[in-house]
Amino acid sequence: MLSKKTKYGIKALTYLAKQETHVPVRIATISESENISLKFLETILLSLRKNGLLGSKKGKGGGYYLLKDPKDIPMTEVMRVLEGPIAMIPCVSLNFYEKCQDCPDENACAVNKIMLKVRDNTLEIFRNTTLADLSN
Amino acid sequence: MLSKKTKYGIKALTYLAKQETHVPVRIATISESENISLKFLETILLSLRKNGLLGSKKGKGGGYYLLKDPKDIPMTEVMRVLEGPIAMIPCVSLNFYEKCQDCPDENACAVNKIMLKVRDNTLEIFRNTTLADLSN
DNA sequence: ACTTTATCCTACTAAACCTATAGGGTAATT
DNA sequence: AATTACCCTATAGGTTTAGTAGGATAAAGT
Repeated sequence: MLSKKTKYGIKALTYLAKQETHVPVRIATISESENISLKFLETILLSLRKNGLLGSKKGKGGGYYLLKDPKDIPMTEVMRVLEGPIAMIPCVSLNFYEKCQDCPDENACAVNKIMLKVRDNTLEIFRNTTLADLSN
Repeated sequence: MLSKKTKYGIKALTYLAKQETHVPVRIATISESENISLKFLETILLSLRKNGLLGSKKGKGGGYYLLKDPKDIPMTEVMRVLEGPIAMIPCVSLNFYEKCQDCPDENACAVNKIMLKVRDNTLEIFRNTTLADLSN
């Protein structure tokens, strides 16, 4: 299941993708438009900035803005920053790999086998979808 | 992320799929073979039985067994019993649908749009994969 | 009948994670 | 100097997860 954090993060990013590039948008504006708790959204946008997806500007006329063109931001990047692994199980994750404790041989594991298939498919979708696609 | 319950459940079902049909296998046997805590596995198999996937037999020579031919058990069924929804977000789930609080119009929601795509793809894989496929 | 085997069932707990919220600090603009 | 708006850490409350405990029940063998 997607966390609320990820869901709200995607909505906020999509909102920003619809704006003029590099024009800061206030947290409060996004919060009101997308019905997201202001304080919660604040922490989400902060983490998106720290992870290189957003830039920010303080003071009057300030806010958050996308650092790149929406069509150059694939959902893989968004998902990994907000949600973490895309795979359903760590033993099949590219960026967050972990070995299973109970599994002597991954290649012989039924769970590994099917979840690898699912990951490949999901990855393909996220790779080929950008923020620009979502904002249309 | 898959819960351990689901992971262990799939492993147990796959184990049973490799056995002679309708020959009961003891929990302890599966537990040892798959490195799963016996007591935890007990509750998992119990829920699989209550949800119509397994049959059981008590006493000596007892254990759990599959009720259907492995090739007639698609992963959609397994996943829904063990993990619940296949979709990553309730507003896109077939069997566990829930409306989003914050979303005035689902069709205009970016999150909905992409997660629907992911669900369709994942569903397709789970529909076309049976326990028999996993046990080979 | 009695013993052994093995599932059945409920309840409980410790830890982890999620969803925020609080409360002030910092920087830019007017 | 005042206002605006992001910056940052900590924390609280709720939910979920991953197991554990402890006995009840039923079937089979002797």
